[in-house]
Amino acid sequence: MLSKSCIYALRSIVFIAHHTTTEFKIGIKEIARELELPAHYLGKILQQLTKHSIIQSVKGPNGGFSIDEKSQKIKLITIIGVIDGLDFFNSCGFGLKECSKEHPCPLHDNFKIYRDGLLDLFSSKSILDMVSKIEDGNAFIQNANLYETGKKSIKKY
Amino acid sequence: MLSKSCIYALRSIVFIAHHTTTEFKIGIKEIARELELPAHYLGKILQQLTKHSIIQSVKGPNGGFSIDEKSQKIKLITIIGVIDGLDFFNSCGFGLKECSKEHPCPLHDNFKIYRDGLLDLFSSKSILDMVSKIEDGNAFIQNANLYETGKKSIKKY
DNA sequence: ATAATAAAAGACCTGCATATCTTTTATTAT
DNA sequence: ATAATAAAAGATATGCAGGTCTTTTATTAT
Ligand code: FES
Ligand code: FES
Repeated sequence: MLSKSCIYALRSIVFIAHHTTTEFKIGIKEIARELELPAHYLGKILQQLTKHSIIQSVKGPNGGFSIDEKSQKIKLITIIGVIDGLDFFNSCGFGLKECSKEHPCPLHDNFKIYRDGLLDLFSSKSILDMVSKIEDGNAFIQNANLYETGKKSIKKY
Repeated sequence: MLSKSCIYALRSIVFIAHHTTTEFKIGIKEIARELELPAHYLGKILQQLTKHSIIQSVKGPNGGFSIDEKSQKIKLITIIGVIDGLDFFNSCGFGLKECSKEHPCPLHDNFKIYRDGLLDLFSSKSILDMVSKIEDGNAFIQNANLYETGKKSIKKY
């Protein structure tokens, strides 16, 4: 539904928002390490976001990425639009050339509910909303450490 | 969410169910033509379904595909499982390695609702349910003819 | 038996998302 | 000025879903 690129973008932005101020930037290497993403590939994605002024970047020593107050209020749908485009949100889940009430596929009503629900979700949630959840300890943007306390994961040696 | 292969499978099965009896089979060519799908590619998909006994096939003259009464009661989720697998229905929409209540991503609760909703949908609807809708004229499995009455589509000449 | 038909099977091709590697450019510290 | 740093940019590679083409096998009608 969301492409990997898009998910990488969202997670990175949240990570940047969580870890930087206008003073202290964070580099691609560290973002990639912490989120376990391919660094160079991530670079391209962050480039796009920078071009669209969704994040800010500075080259050179002590350079890196940051995100300003204003951009933290950006809704997820904006980022999805930039990276993936928004076609998904009005296309037929059954593969018909177009989704319409007049010529619906057998699951149109059901699909539409979920599609619209997701659209609402992405349209209402901002970067900041996600950061807050993280800072409150109610959500995570990094993978769980599977070797930590070994709750549910099978340890392999 | 559903792969093209999977959508092709679902649409074809419904089409077969709608157009055949055990006596009269339908060939790949015709299915492909009517649904506007690549014939050879569709062949592979129908092969898989045949192997899994979801549809029946007969080679040679007057051969083709058909689907028996029993298989029409199969739920969509079964077909999705065969073609795409069911990983989607318990994976994290945000790209975390695993989806869990204990280590949730910022959109876990929201994603889970939609994911579970779709799972319920696919688990409850059968081929027959879809065929009924088609036969009642309440849904379509073929694309609308864009040059028909020219309601909403822009005609190009 | 023979020819025709249609699915099955296998080999191959294509395009695109994803990923890596290298070179360039901007910035900063010395 | 020089060297070090880090993003930007560009070129190239990889993997896989999707798609095509060819050959084989099973079935049927003659
Ligand atoms: S027609 Fe299929 S989702 Fe609307
Ligand atoms: S953890 Fe992301 S959807 Fe459950």
